[in-house]
Amino acid sequence: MDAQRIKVACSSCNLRELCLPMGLSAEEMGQLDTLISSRKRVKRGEALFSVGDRFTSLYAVRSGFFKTCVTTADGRDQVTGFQMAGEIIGLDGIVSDHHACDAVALEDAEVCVMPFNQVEELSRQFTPLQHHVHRIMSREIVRDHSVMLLLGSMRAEERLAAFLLNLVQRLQARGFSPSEFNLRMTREEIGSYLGMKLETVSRTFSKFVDDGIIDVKQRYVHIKDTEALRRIVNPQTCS
Amino acid sequence: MDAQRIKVACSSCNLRELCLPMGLSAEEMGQLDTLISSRKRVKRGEALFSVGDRFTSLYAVRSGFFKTCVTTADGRDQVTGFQMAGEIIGLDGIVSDHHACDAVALEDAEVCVMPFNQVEELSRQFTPLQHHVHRIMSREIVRDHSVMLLLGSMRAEERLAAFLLNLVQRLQARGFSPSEFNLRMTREEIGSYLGMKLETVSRTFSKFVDDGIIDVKQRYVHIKDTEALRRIVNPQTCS
DNA sequence: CGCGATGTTGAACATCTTCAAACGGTGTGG
DNA sequence: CCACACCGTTTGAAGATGTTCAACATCGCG
Repeated sequence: MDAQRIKVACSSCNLRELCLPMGLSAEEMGQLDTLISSRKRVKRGEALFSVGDRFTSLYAVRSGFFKTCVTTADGRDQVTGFQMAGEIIGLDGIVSDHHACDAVALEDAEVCVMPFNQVEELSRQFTPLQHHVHRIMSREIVRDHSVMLLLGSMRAEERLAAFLLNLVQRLQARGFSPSEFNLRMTREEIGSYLGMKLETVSRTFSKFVDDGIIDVKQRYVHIKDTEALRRIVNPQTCS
Repeated sequence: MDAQRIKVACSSCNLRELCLPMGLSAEEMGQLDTLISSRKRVKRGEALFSVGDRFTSLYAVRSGFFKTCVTTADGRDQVTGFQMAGEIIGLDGIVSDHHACDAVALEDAEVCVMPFNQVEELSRQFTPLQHHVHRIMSREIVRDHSVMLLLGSMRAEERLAAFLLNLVQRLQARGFSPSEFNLRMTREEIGSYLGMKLETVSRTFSKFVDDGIIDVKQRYVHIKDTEALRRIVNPQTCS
């Protein structure tokens, strides 16, 4: 609602190595600078978009943290992902011109607005961008498949271990510590994402603490033994 | 391996209303005829591609039935989807130039091979195709999210009911009966897709039979009460 | 400081899985 | 053509896992 007409350029963004322009050369990146017309701030708890909203743009997270979730007719909902800086939100809306999920900020956030018709237009003129857009969508598909694997064939401890490893790996790619961080989501949201109840999430955290694998204090998590988490996710493979 | 140099044209394909050219005009469709260079036959049980194979092409199912699945390091696997005539396989390979899942034919099948660099080239020249490719990828993402919802927050009966309704809806779109069909996959494959053990799948089928909702004889399924299935998926909403 | 939201823990319970046995259809070889 | 073996399926009973309900603790915010 409060889209801002700020001079914004991918080529000078400190997220450029993680975000849409990832892998593009400096000159190629310059081509993208026309794409981001505005930024938008989203307060904690507010929706960037909701189910049924008309789809117009993709969004790149500049700062803050989002969840996306879908809802059943009878009110149960499922968190389908958590998005942090440099990640793209909104791909669900392309197929029907309307969003198929809610995107909610878990903390005050800012996104770059990329009008999708401009993305498509620029993609036609600019081959590297075209391929990039395809890769981003494909990456989301591959990610979704690995979540299905998690939901379909892992038990609670494996799910939480996989979740923590994934989170820490993404945080590390953004220059944060590979061993400690603060969760931005509640136990309930973690549970929704992992297909378990909040109590089970809490119990599993406690078990990891008892086993000396992590320290937890509310949202703060310190991973003391990353290898142990890896062994939990891959029972056989890791020695 | 046995790609065939057959004269093939989307514009004269009887699947054109379901497949890639869906929604394009007759002239627009003509543009696509250069895209399909060959077809490929895949025998029951054979892989169209496997994890790690170099990605070159997307595939449109012309006949037959496929499953796609991912595998954990320790050998557990998860069926991520079942694909029937008109559906597109291979989008997982774009992101890394290598396939991230296996695609296996559940019955003798034939696919149209669409070299992806040609898809991209044609997409740049031909706006409706570009948008279409985006829509197909977005549709897969939305589908994956609904599977996550199923895996994350439904119980066994709801999962199987949702599965049957989805299957019958897609079969109906292809001109088959909305009430009876033959499953192409085993109980184990259904279970893998739905995140339950084959015994649970079997028991749940038996329960539906006891409740008079369906008839089952091995792979044959007759849906006697579609509304009852809908009520199972949406406990509250349906009266 | 107090309230509401979030997180933890225990005990009873529901659901699904595991293990085991038996059945049924299909295909092969004698 | 039949016997047999094999794969897939069904069903039962015991057990594991996660859920539900409830009580309590803790944190953050006004």
